Amino acid sequence: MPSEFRKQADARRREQRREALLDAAAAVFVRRGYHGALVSEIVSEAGAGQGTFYRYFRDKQGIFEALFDRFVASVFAEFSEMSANLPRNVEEYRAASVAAIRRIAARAEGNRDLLMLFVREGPTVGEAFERKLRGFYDGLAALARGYLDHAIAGGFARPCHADAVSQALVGMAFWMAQQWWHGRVPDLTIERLIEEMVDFAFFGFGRSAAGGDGGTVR
Amino acid sequence: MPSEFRKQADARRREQRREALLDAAAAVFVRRGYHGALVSEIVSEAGAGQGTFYRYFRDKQGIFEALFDRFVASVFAEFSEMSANLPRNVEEYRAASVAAIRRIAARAEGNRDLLMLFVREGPTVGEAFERKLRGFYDGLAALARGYLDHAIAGGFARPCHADAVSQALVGMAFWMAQQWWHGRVPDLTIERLIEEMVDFAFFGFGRSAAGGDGGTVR
Amino acid sequence: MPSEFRKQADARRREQRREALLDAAAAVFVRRGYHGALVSEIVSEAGAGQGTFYRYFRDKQGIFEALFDRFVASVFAEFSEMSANLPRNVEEYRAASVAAIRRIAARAEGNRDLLMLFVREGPTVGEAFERKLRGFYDGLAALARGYLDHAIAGGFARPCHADAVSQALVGMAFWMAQQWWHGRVPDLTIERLIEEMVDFAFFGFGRSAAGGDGGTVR
Amino acid sequence: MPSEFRKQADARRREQRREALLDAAAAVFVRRGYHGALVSEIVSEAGAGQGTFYRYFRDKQGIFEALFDRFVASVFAEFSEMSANLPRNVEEYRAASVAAIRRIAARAEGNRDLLMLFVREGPTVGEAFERKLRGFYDGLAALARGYLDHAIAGGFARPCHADAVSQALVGMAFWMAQQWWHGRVPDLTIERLIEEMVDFAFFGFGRSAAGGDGGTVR
DNA sequence: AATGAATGAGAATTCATTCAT
DNA sequence: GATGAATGAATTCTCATTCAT
Repeated sequence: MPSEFRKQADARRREQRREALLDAAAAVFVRRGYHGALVSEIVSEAGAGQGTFYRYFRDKQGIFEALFDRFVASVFAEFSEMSANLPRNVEEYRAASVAAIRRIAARAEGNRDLLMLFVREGPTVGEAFERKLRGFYDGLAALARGYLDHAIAGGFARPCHADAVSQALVGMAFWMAQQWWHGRVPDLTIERLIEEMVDFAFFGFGRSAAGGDGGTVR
Repeated sequence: MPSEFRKQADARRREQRREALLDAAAAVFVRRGYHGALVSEIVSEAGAGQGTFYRYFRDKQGIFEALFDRFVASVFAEFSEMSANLPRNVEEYRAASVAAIRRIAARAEGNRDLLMLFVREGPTVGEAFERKLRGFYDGLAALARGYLDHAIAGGFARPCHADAVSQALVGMAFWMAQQWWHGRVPDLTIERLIEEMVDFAFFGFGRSAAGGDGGTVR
Repeated sequence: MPSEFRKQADARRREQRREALLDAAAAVFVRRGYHGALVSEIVSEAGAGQGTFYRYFRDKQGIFEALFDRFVASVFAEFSEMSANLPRNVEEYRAASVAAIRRIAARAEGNRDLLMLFVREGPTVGEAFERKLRGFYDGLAALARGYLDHAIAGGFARPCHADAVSQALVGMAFWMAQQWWHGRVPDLTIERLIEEMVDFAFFGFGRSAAGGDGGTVR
Repeated sequence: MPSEFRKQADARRREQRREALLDAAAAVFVRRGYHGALVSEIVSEAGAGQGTFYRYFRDKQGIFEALFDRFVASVFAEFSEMSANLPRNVEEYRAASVAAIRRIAARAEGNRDLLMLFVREGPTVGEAFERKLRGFYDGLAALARGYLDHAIAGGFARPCHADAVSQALVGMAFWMAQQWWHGRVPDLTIERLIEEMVDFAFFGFGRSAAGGDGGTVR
């Protein structure tokens, strides 16, 4: 029977192995896409034997899901770090939003390949994964909705259908992130793009004929 | 030397074959996804031989692209049908938008599976296809931008960064279409969802402290 | 659409292919046993591609069963050829049995490897195959029982439990065939062995104390 | 230097381990067959580690052989227990045979799964094992032959080819045991089946036309 | 001595594409 | 031109055995 010490060392080694496999998988998935990725490539990248893979993950989809879980956990961990100084008026709200999104964008930068991987390939991996992915989006929408509800309650947001609008915001964010990362918005800096999008979200593109627009606070 | 008549009959038959293969491919791709679809299933659904497939399309990706081309052509044909009565003020603009999007949504209903297929699986099919897909999105964004530019020029839209905003609008539209089709917005009718989104796009969710909001023109 | 002629040629070719695969499988199974046989070896022996195998048989067990079916069909075909001159008394009966079994043994000689294969490996191939095998044995037992019933009815066989005795006869036959083929009965010719066994089956090894034994009619 | 006491304790522990592995192997082999059995399943059933297995047995075939050896030893131990009151005439001989076989059958009941395992799967395990198995059958045949020789010498058995007949008896016994255990002789009790078989072995199924048959001494 | 994590050779199977008819 | 049989490269996954602790 193995000693307590041995058990701990084993557990540590095991965790390291698992992490190494996940890291290798991340690299390979990003490089080849989910469908093009080979288990054999993952293990060789991780410096492990073929059989070892199957001691840690059921199959390719298994490691993809595990990778996603790790990713989601880190994302929400970052969000929870963000101070939630709730704004008192629309200007504060806008400023806080811009600041928050900039921070998110900066953090996301390091994970951008992974994020794009999940957004792009996730829906084709399988029904089970799709549900997981949808759960992630829902989580983000719920976060957005929390802010929106607060603003509506405070009177500095329009009493819109907060659920639908939150979802639209999340969609817009992912969409524009992709556009940006693909270099489809070449004449704006990321900071300006964020401002532009926040203004759009806050004030829309419309202007009452009168001209007293609510937009472009610059 | 075949007669002119014979030649035409052959060409017609060929065209029908091709269409049959495309229709079968559409059904199979929708059912199984791009990666799960089998050429053998497509040809058997089209009532053709395995080898025949390769007389009409280079390979699996080839028929997927051809399917997409046919789809895009039909989409833009529908758009071009739409009368382009340019609006004169923001209320007209909003009303025209709602009406247009409702029309689009109604038409899209019949193609929704195909549309979703391209949106979901397109990015994983290959680099070449991704470019095609991006071209499609760009085309739609350009359409949106045309309207937006007109409105800005006419003074009833905020002078925003029309390019980025157009892209955001397209993204929002596809996102919400997916959400809707997946039943993620259960407490709204499609008509109300469209109004809600148009209002969001026109006026944002913000409200100047003053209260003279620009929103909910209902 | 293919011509009638083409169809027939295809069917013929197909049949040849199938036979070639079965022959190759027989050789490989005999050489390596069921569990040691590789599909890859079968196809290479048949001069076919790996994928071709799976056009003709579901898997290794599939071709094993097909081989068995072909074998059983040929065995019963041989039996049906045998004239069924029913004997009139115990001497005729014994003589006819010896003659029949010699004929069977001679014929079996060419299939002996295959027969042994099925007897030895059959029970380990899978439940489905075991049922098939049992069916074969039952068929043989039924044949034996037919003769036995006739003899009992004619008064020149003991009114024994014909069912159990028939099974025992079949078992004895397979057992001794194996022994013989493994060279475990070295001091008898096959003809003598058959006589010995027939005598044993007819008269047992017992001898009433009186001495008027029923055995050794030689 | 370990004490004598310690050495003995170690040896005892080792022996227990080995027995536990053998017991586990028996269960797994019976459940899954030789080829379907996994070493991992055996060790987990024995509550041992994977590596431990190889400290006790060379490989999977090794434990199978060891299991067989243990089995054979116990079988012959049982036989040696049986009192060998040699019969004086054919009636005594028959009665003694029935009694002996009944006793054997009763004892075999507890080992029937294991016995069937060896009979069925043994021939597919490997040449080495097959020889072992044949040795077992030979041993039984030799036992049978001893009785038979005695009877022939005493004048109450026909002077048949004792070697071949003994083998046939063993084959018949195993065959009918399998038939019985598979429920293929549903209309007889085990006792009746044994009598039926013994009568068959003693007197055959034949009957001289005269009618003074030697059979059915009931 | 015991353990169980790691290994990798090996086998089955699939399916896009080719090609003889 | 149409066909569908043939192909084999490619990939996954298993499991007996080894080995570091």
